[in-house]
Amino acid sequence: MNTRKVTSQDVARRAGVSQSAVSRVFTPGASFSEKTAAKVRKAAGELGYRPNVLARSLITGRSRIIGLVVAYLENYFYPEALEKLSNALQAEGYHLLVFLVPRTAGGIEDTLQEIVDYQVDGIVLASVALSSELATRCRAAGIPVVLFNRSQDGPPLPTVTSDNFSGGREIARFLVAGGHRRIGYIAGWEGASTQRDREAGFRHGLRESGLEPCTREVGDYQFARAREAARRMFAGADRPEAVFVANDHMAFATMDVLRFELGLRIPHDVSVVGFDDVPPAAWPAYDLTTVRQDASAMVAETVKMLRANIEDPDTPPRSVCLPATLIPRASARIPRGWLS
Amino acid sequence: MNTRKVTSQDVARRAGVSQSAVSRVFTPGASFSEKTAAKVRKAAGELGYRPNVLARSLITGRSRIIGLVVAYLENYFYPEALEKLSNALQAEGYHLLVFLVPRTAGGIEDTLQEIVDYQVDGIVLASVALSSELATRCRAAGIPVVLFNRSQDGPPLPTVTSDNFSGGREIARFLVAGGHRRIGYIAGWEGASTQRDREAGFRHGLRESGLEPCTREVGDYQFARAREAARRMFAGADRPEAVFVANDHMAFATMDVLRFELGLRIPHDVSVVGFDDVPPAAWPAYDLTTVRQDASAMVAETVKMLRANIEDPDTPPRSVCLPATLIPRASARIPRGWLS
DNA sequence: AGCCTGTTTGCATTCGTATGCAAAGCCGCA
DNA sequence: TGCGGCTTTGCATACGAATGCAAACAGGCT
Repeated sequence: MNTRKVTSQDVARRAGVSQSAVSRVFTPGASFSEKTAAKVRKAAGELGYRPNVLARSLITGRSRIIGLVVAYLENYFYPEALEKLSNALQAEGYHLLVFLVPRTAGGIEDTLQEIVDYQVDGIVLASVALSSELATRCRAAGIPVVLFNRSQDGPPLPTVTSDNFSGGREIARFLVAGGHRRIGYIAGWEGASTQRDREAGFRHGLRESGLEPCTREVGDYQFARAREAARRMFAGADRPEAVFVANDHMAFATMDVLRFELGLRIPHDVSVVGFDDVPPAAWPAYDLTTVRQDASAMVAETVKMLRANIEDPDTPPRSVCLPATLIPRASARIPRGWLS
Repeated sequence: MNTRKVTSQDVARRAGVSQSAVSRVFTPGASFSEKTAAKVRKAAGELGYRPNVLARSLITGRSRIIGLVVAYLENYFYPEALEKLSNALQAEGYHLLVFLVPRTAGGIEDTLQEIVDYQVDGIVLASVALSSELATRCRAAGIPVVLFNRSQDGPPLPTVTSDNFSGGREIARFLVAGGHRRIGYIAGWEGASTQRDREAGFRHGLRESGLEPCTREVGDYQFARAREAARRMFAGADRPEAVFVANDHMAFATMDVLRFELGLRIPHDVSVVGFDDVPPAAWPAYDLTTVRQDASAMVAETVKMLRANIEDPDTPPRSVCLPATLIPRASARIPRGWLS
């Protein structure tokens, strides 16, 4: 178009000062007199000048961009987290460059490389695993990485999760206290730490009462597969009296199968419990008993870690595990005295 | 960290060629011999060199970043669209910088300015209105803007919508053919073109049979407000026999109120129709009759427009309006012979 | 007025890469 | 061998802003 880009040079010329002066006026913490500032601001306003973020990044080495890698938005926990993360970062002057990757192992490699190419100031990996080799490479490149809702063995990385183990255990106790004995489990994707921890906590909780899951199917955190898993689990006559489904998204699928395909009443015939407390869990159609992951707190911690690691790359990696609280609703029998 | 950034200079030195040569090897369409390419690639591999996208952008004037402005992700149509858009753009080597703005008028101003500061190659405004003054300014800055799921008066802008008018009309015809006469409407946010067009089409369809909405409430496209709207609408004894809710998200809230607060049966007592066909609409708990917006097609068109406008800024703005098809499900009485 | 201190300012350089230009290299053909 | 034409290469510069350095300036004090 005709309107060429307006640079700090143009402003400088018009204001009768040097380019440095212009730069300084737009650089927080720089030294300049109010007099030149006025001239510069006036000229900038008239020309519609705004500093070129890219050029600035090139020299400062900070892009004020955070890369977000997320596997899928199908599970509504992630849109929610994305929204909150974006807002929190915007408040600090950062912005999110979003990368969606298939959860297959190979994809991450290339994607992460692309992110690094953008000179991002930090990376948030949501629900995505990272080979330790890659983690090391990021560390070497000086780019802070925070794992969100996913922990991982190997080299210590900054990690934010909620307490999936305790959450799972609480669910077990809740169901047992409700009088259930034959309790099934529908697992998420086996590669996920959330799946592993939730199941471990759940089994631990059952074991406290000398129980274990009477049946187990895998839903891979996918709606369609969860539906199939539920069908398999409840096909036989000796179906469980209760089921813990590893996340809400799959729990909805399960409830639909139970009610609309098998004609079972919830919680009269079967108690169902999920995990996450995404918004639809509170909708009356499901009214799902679940464990709340405090997305806001998780995001806040994530941002805090990012900031710490950006300011000082040698900040030792912390692992934050936020409390996860059980929210009793109508999809599972509520033990007598539980609410007191 | 110790590992300093590795530049094209470093590679050049190691490969025994000039910096230009290195640059050329990494620039598609540049001229170089296979011999130097080999040397460069080898050196680059050994050093782990990758071109700095920001520096490249500074000189080429293209950042390969697309700014996405979206008001909220609460309505699951948007996460879906975001996911598809990101994937489609990634396939073309672009990436999404996400900006969430409150739908209030003021926010956009600043946000858009921030986006422009990032030297994005294009902007997608999803469900967000744009003052014509701003539109002009973007045009002047040479940044293509595409409106996604939102049309607008004033200066012509590239726009992708689905046929909200026809969709609304089809819903009216469907409900009338189903024998309903007392039909209500729960509106979305009045500032939205989708709201306006859906209602206009709906009214048009009713008028064909000499009808008009017997009652109207506003839900502002928000879950909580839709719930209140539904309560108001169905409080009296002369409640409507059917209701068109301006999007699925609000329709879920409405169905919950009807079933769980008022004890009404759907569709026996009330037919409910939504708009969008987000995934939960197909879940048996709702099984919502709705009009499908083809998100994939909308995204494909959006990308096509962006590309065209990036390549040639003088491409005249097109307005694409994709067909929206009614999906009859169980939440509304299906007229005899409708499915044939 | 003279001196010292502290603040502003401009100059010049830097970030990492792309690219116009001209010199150099290559190839085939006479 | 010499020449025309095409490809490859390096040099130098540009992109737009930030910043170290030293010069210029302002202000306070004696």
